[in-house]
Amino acid sequence: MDTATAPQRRAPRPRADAQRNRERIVAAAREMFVEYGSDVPLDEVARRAGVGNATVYRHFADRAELVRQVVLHVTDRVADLAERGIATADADEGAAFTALRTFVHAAVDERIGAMCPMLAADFDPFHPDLLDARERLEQSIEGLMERARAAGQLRTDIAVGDLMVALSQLTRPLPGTACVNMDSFIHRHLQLFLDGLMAPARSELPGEAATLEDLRQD
Amino acid sequence: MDTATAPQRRAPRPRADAQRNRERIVAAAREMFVEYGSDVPLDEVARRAGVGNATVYRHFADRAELVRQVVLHVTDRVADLAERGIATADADEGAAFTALRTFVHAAVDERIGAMCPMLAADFDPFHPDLLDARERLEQSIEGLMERARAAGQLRTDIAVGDLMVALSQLTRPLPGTACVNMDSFIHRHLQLFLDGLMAPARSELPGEAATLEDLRQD
Amino acid sequence: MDTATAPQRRAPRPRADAQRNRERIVAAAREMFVEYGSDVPLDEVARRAGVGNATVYRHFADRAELVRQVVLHVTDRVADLAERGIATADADEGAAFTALRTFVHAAVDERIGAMCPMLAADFDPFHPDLLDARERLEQSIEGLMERARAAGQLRTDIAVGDLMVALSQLTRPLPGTACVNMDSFIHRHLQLFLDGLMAPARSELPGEAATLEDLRQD
Amino acid sequence: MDTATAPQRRAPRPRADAQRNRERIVAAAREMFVEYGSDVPLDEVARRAGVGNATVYRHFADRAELVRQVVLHVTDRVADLAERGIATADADEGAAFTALRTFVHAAVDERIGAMCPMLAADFDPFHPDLLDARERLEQSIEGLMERARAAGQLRTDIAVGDLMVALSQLTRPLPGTACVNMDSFIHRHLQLFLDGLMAPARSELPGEAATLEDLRQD
DNA sequence: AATGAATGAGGGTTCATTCAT
DNA sequence: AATGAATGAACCCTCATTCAT
Repeated sequence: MDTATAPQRRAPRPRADAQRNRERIVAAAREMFVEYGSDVPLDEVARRAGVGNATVYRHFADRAELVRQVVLHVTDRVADLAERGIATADADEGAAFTALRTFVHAAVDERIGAMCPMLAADFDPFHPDLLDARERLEQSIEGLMERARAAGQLRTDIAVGDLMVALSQLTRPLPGTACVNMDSFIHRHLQLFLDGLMAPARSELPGEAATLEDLRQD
Repeated sequence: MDTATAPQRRAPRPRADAQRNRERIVAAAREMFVEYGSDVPLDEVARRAGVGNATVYRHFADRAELVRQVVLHVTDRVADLAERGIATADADEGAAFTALRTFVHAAVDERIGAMCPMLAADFDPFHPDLLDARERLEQSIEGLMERARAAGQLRTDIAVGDLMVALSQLTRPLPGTACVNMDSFIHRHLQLFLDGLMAPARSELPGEAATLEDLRQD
Repeated sequence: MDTATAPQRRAPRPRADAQRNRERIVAAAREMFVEYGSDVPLDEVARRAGVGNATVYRHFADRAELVRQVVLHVTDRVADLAERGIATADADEGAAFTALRTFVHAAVDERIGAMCPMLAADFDPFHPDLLDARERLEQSIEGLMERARAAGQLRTDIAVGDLMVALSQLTRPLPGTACVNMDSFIHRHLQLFLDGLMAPARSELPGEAATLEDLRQD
Repeated sequence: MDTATAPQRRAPRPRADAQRNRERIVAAAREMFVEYGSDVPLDEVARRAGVGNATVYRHFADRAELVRQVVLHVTDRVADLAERGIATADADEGAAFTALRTFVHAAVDERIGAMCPMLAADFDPFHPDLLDARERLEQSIEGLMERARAAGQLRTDIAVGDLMVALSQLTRPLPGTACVNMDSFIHRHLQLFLDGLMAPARSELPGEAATLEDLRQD
């Protein structure tokens, strides 16, 4: 191919710039999704990213793709957190549930709230771009839960889908700017929810434990 | 003439129709807020209510007022539920927490999710139209929690604001039609959350217990 | 005919009420046309008249007819003024121009500004309802001008159309509530315009003296 | 590549096109304000300007701003005329009033009628964008009047506000398309009004001479 | 005859997306 | 590759007019 055969030395710069723009856009979108919800005007995202609006479309065919890439980005970082949690749990079996708690609270700070669009109807969680990352995320969270379950610290009637959906909902951005210290509330509620996840179970759950797949329409 | 000669039984309709329209609009909006979020096109609400778009504006000066009336409607019905819960708890002290559980799950079926706009930045929860209902709702939920607390069944480090916000978030409508059996998920997560609310507390909570007032910008 | 053969005595009351409503509507419209321009919402006119909106339509088929009747009403009153001016001029020939001045200023207080819609494109000044009144208005103003002309006090190169259009324009309501003492301004400008009408002419006029007919399209 | 190899002569268009669009919109609006009043549908303005409706909003945040810019544009051109009139008057003192006449008639052809929205209630004549131009306009018209006054040709009981308001009213667009040769009428009436402005005064004026500031609510 | 309610069409404005430089 | 500008479709809301009581 032309690009391959041409001396690679020529210009790594333009690509670097483009890459930087791409990252800035994703970063801006992630922040703004959490602050204002995922229906923020793309022009605003562009402004916050410091690029022209059309540049957003050069990198992302449409809004859906931008959303997908933001989700992908967050998914990766949260999966990192989960894997680190697994390591901790493996190092000290008694700390398995604590590792789960740490993971959950840390995920908030990685803007897991920006993953919420994932739950929307017009979002395809099985899109090729996402498959691997999603798989890794689920595996890692499941791994973390499994450690806690094995340690007898996590109730046995829940699955990874339960945690992910509840996590998404509880950390979801409010429409409009809203509450001042929502962040503080978020951590309180996650803590309460986590307490509910501990073994022994204090009640019988309705419905079925489910993975993300189970959530989809068909 | 018909109307004159016929017994008065015929039809008390003119005002009745308007009232019926108003109710249909509120009902349609309530359902659609839950399904699609509170930013559904009002034209769609009108269509679902089976009226012309302008009729919506005859009854509600603008979108904000419609939202407010829907919230008011739901608030009233949920407060009813809470009061019924109090009665149950008073009848059998040992059932206090169970009454709280029953209330929470029932609230979902009353579309408490349609109260979510209450959390939005552009919503004034202190609007005169709402004050009484809101007061009653908070009093009744607080009363219900107090019964459970007194019975030693509810942890003591949470307040009514914690429950209401978490309840709102966990039952929140997803943007777009989304998950088929989200309802089932909602009840699972509420159950988990409720388990986390039980005494004895299984962890220390960050932040402060708060009422709804504490949530606002001020 | 049925209505004719039926004893006329039955009910003169409902007609009286209806007549009173009709007058209230015209009066309200006249005031509001002057204050807000002739595109006030008819619902507002109805409110100011103290009747339901549909009542406006019972009396006037559509907005155009209401406008026409307002113009008719004002036309009549202004024609009255002009005829009174003629009487004055006839009583004292030297007072002819003064009578014209008096008439012009008095016309303002009779809300001649509400006649402005007459100049609009969608207004037919030859409508049957108006013909007689218009004819009388033009005759009387022309009569007044003729007296002043005959007394050598009015320049000879102007016709009734000049006066009426300029009068309409100078007294025209501003869109929006606007200027506080516009009224005072109106009288100043009319006075200046009248000074310009006096003989001897101080300049040569472009165009042709014209009657209202000359103003229309075809 | 074409753009690179072609001499820079090709086309400085991108920004130029935007500028041209802006000018076309202002021009279209100016004409249409005169023809139909300043409440023409902006979609129509866009159509006449040959652009999409949203383009109007790209250049002017809302209707108010478009109106303001049209007024600004006209104000500038009319001020130019007034300054030219001053030059004429200074060159030949005896021609001072003639210069005023010439100015007034020329102003009509510069669409001074499009300045009428300036009188509306929702228009802020002290908006920063306008301050300088308005100041210049008033200064120049006042200068022109002062020359005529000094030459003993203009009555002394009137101020710049009188001229500007009367000028606005007499040249004001009719709602709807209306009269074919209104233009001719306008010039007749201005001529008459100007005759009324000449010294010596032929009557005593009611009210007070006023500047534009005096017209506003405050 | 009078009314309150209902309605559809239309205008202002925003925003995702496309175009031309 | 990047951008500013352009666009049309969509939404909110108003208003003249019609309907049903």
